Amino acid sequence: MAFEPDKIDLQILKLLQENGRITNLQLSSNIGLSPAPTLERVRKLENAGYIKSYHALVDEEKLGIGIKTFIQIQLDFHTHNAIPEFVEAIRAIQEVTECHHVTGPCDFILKAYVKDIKGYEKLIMEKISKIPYVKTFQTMMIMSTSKKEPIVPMEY
Amino acid sequence: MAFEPDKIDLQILKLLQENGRITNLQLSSNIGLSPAPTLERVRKLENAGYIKSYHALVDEEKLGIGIKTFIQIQLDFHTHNAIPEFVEAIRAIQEVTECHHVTGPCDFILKAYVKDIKGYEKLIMEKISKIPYVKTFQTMMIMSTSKKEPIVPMEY
DNA sequence: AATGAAAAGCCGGGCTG
DNA sequence: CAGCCCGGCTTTTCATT
Repeated sequence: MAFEPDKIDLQILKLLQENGRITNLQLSSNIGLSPAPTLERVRKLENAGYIKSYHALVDEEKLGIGIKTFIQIQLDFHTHNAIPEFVEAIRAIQEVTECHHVTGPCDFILKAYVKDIKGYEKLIMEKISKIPYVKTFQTMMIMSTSKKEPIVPMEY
Repeated sequence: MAFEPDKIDLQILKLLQENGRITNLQLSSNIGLSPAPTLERVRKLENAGYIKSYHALVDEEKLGIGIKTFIQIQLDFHTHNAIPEFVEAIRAIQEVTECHHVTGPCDFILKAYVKDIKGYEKLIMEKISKIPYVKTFQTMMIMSTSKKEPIVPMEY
């Protein structure tokens, strides 16, 4: 049951992170194995949960997403279940793509995508600020993104 | 040259974001077209830049990433090229997977992955704090992530 | 190494705006 | 007419045993 990936497995993980649609043939030639054992390794990595899923990366701006933001939120902890209820409310907001519980001056940091300023106002006024327990929030609008690695940094 | 995706194209984008390794056959049956025109549409979306790339999503924790953080950075703007030089320095730091130029109280927000606290200290002491122009920084350690959508929110 | 499935590239024809 | 889709077909490529 305990499965530890070896160096070849790590190479496979690297290549599949770089190109999720690489064929098993290309993959096998890149790592220097024949196709059959390569596929076995990929399946093993998938089944063991090292590979969780595969996704296409799309151009959000081309799809009309004009505004990308981080939103920092501070909660009011007057009840013991503020956090789970907050998280539940956040899950229902489709503009919010990420929600992280963090240490530091704020409690949560969200990532949200909207079409334009109107969409942003709607998100804030009708959704975020209506969640109970939200004490304060602060938005950071993303002006540009200079780095976005699709690969987990480690020694492969 | 000007290419506007129609509703079928948007469905394709949604399905490929959900599952980047779906076969053309499954894709075509899901959207109700035959395989040939489906593949044509996918190629068109790729060539027009709507689909940028495909990636496997891996389990970082299983790979030994024990600490995930956001780091907010404030710069000292004593020269006009503080930003490009900062960005260049950030690009060279492999632990930093994302770098966004943002509005608000800080100038940049980074996402960084490290193995453990030792790795975090090394990142801060030997890399981040050695970049010129960095005035202040503040780390938010991610304790848990309750939402992480691999799909751009929009009407498909 | 072999088979069986899927993808890729062709064409002719049909529907629709 | 132009654009898009279908269906059939062949060849090539890939996955799977």
